[in-house]
Amino acid sequence: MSTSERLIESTRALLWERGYVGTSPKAILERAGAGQGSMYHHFKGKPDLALAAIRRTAEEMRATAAGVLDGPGTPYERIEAYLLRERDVLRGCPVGRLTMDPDVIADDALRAPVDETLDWLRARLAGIVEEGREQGEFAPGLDSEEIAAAVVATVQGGYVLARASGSPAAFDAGVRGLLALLAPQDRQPRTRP
Amino acid sequence: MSTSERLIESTRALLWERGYVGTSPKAILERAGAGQGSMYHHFKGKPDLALAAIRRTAEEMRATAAGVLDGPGTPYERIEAYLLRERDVLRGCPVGRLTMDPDVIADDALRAPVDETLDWLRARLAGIVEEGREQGEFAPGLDSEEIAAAVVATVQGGYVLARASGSPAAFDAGVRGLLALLAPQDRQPRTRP
DNA sequence: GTCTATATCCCGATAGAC
DNA sequence: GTCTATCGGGATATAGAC
Repeated sequence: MSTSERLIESTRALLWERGYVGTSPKAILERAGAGQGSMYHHFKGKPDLALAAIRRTAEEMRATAAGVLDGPGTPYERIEAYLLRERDVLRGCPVGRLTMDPDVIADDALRAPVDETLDWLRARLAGIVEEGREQGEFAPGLDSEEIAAAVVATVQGGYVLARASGSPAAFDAGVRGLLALLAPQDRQPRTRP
Repeated sequence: MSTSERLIESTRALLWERGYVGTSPKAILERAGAGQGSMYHHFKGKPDLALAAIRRTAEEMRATAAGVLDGPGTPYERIEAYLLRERDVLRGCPVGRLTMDPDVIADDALRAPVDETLDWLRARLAGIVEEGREQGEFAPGLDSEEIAAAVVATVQGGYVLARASGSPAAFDAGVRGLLALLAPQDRQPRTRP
């Protein structure tokens, strides 16, 4: 793995763990096993390296979500699969957590990949809800965009509840609550595998 | 206003804006118009001052939520009022945002007020859902605890979506989606006042 | 490309005068 | 109670040798 790669991967891990404000170049270099010179040779500085790391994390999250959402099953089943998929709940969302970083929100370049990723996810879910509405799996009165926003918000907020309590249970509870509300009348939602 | 009060209020504002890791004693002192000595006279250090600030913010949030949840109306209407109440959406939740602060989560004393507040809110909402179930406003098959968790998660996650996009619209969309799912069959959810 | 040395400023805390 | 002075260390970046 190249030095530049190691720097990006170290930054991704630290951004997830400690956020942008809490991540120092020194910590990145130590984790990557590199010296100061390497970092400033490959990147313009902390924001530039962080941008590379955030872009990659965003891409990865998108690919993971797409893997589940493009899978088999009815619209409800695909949303259920997305909500119940394995997650390292207590670590939080590596993309969503960046919205609580003032220096990320203040910098349009850093915020853009975060915004685009969550927006893509919302739009993809809205499409699936719309499908389900047309097929009669969901009530025709529902607004697909609003339901999609509620789904993404429940996941992001679930991380907050889990981290506050120090246990993934609250995340699971929120997700099950949403699934129960969303479930077609003739169906009992599954519990987590 | 006493110096000690000004220190706590300055810390509250900065914790909300920049989080624990992003808030320095120096910034607190400047905003409070105090010198170093004052802070270390009244408080043992940064964590001690932060604890006082977090406790007060937690109390305040609890009081605000109670004001709405104890209000008039059917259970659905009270939950609706809570979800649609005026919020400074783009600033995020002053309590929930602390869960993304690694140094807060790592310190049980700092995490406790955060956990207790969100847990209190969840329990209070669960009681209201339970009421609604008994009165037939909500489906008897619903789990009150799970619905309550979904409600709190939608709010917390709504802040994430809003801050990512730089607009409160996504928060409102998520909340409306949840209300549509929760609404008794014979009822159209209101839009935000 | 990568290293070490250095620069400047800020962090969190302590000491001690007033 | 409040102030300024000072501390050791870290944050972020630059310089320049190899």
